[in-house]
Amino acid sequence: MTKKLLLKDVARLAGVSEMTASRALRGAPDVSAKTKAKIEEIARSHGYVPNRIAGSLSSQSVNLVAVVVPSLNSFVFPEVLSGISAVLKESPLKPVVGISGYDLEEEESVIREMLSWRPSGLIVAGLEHTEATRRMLQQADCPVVEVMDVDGDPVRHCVGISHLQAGRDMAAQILERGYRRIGFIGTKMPQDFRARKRFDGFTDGLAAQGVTLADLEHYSGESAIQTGRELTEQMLERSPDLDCLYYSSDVMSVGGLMHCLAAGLSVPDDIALAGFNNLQILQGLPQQLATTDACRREIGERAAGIILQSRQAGGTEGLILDQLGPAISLGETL
Amino acid sequence: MTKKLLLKDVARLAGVSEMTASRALRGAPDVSAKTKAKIEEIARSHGYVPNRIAGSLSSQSVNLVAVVVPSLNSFVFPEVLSGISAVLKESPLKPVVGISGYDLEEEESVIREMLSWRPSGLIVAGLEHTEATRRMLQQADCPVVEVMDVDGDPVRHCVGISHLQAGRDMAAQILERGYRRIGFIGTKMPQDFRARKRFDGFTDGLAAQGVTLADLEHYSGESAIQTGRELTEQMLERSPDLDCLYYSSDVMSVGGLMHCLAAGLSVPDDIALAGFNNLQILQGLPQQLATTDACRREIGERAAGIILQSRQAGGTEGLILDQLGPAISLGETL
DNA sequence: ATCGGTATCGCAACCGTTATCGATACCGGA
DNA sequence: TCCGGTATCGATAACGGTTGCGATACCGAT
Repeated sequence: MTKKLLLKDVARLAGVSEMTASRALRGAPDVSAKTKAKIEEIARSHGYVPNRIAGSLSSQSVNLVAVVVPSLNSFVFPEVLSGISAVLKESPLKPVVGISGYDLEEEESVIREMLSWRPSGLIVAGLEHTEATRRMLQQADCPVVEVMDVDGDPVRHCVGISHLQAGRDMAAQILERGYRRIGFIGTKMPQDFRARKRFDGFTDGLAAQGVTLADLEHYSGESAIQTGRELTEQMLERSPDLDCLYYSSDVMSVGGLMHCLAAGLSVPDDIALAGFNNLQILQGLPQQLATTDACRREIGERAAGIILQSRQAGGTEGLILDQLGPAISLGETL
Repeated sequence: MTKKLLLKDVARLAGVSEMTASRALRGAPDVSAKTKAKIEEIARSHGYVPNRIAGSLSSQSVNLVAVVVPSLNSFVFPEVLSGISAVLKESPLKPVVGISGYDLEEEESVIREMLSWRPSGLIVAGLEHTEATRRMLQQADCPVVEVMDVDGDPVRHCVGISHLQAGRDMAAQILERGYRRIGFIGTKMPQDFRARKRFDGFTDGLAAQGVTLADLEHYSGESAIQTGRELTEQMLERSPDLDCLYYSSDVMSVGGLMHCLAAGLSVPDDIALAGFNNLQILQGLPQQLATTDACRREIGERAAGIILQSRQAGGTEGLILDQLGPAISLGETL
């Protein structure tokens, strides 16, 4: 591990000033093709890695977009990220991910950490934050986009779907198909606000037609097929007359389907199932499960697009509220 | 969005020098409790967010650990990340993720980008890199850990399992159970070296007992249940006499199981199935699929541990090669 | 009252790069 | 030959903090 190689060393080796070396390596103008080639050659052969900390401090610009999501295990946010990455790929910006763990305090600290790097943009999942977080988002001197959800009061830009509406729509579909003895299985992670909104929308939609939830089960921790299977078994045991189950996540509804398979229950004749997210794992299962597409990738793409455009536009644009229309797919289980 | 708030502003408002404010906000010594409280109060109420770019440049230290993985969609790396995060949580370090997309050129550029931020450590998946990448890893003045795989020539530290051995072991298990007409379904992503090593180890293990692969199928793109199901169907159609299938990933073997279910095939009587990774999605399925645990979380934990300890130790430690023993679980499908 | 020691604070230099602006070299046209 | 204009390059001052060390205030002990 040789001594740290600095720009000044590259410059000296090339017989030019630091400025010329800097310009050459950044592809800035005002450098002749010949000297540029020479500098690049020297930098490459010596393995020079520019110090972006110094560079960013000097240029007052950081080509990073902070992305804060609750988790990467849940199958859902990686796809939002894909959308973001795909759009940013055509720009000098790069996404940097922070994990809040479904915890608003942790989110605050992650966002503070992110903003302390002065990114070119911030994308954060959800509309619910601590007061301090909201202040930070308001004062941040970079575009801020809250994603996934539109049911609330965005600080700046917002791209997402209405989870309340998604819940209501699913309730309507379920009722329309004649189901009346309906159970709900969902996360009780106190801070998964979107799951809660779907629940509220769902019960609301049922109530609109005079139906109340026949049974209800909450679980904590991350969603898992196994959990879905176990809770489904338990619920059907104590409420054998249920004719439909709505889950807060596809991962759970898959578990439900697995239980029905094992128990010899016919879906949807004995029991109908519906989840949420339209995850890829639904493809290839014995039956196509009913679900609502959460537009994850598109949300990521649009959020990144907003960052890019408000960068060009100087940032004095009006607020953008981009509500996508989630599509229910009934599959074969409703 | 008020004017950018700088440390000097906080200092002025508190009636102290920049230095005292800096110390107070960092929790450094030599500040009285009273002035510290005052400074913190002012910083908080005004929403001051320190500029870590400036801070890092000045202090010559960045509390970030770069983590470079091929993908976040594949269910496998998020768990490595969890392990890393859990261990780093007890330190000032924070993980930053970069995605290489199973592409060595992209990996080189991502690592260059990462190193340009002068992180306190670098964790990268895999032992195969471009020459330029290897040079960068050698010259990096921070601990470097290559993870997931030990079959190769690590640049510095290394934590992982032997995928060659994992393949051989599974071959031995399969043969021991009497299967002889064996098919393999795996990714052909040219740069998924670990999947390739498992394949090599597997065929090697078969060959050791005079058995050759009866059929073989490669797919491109990310693994998916649906893909596993389709390829299984195709393969069983053209090679109906197969008695066992080995997949390069659990995601694929789940698809295989789904096909068998649909086709009315009994597992493992008609056909045995085995995958790799021991993913969580295996829990709760109709049958417990055979697999090999890839020790993902533990790999992450140990890698982070190496970063932490070689930070304390001054970095002049010897190289660490940490080979974990992956455990085969036979489940009910072998 | 004087002194030594400690707790608390501030000044100046510096971290490695880039923006700004000025300097120089070189070119074709008059 | 001289000139204006362009291409190329370099010296200097930031960027916003932190390190290192020196300065001051305050304390009890002598």
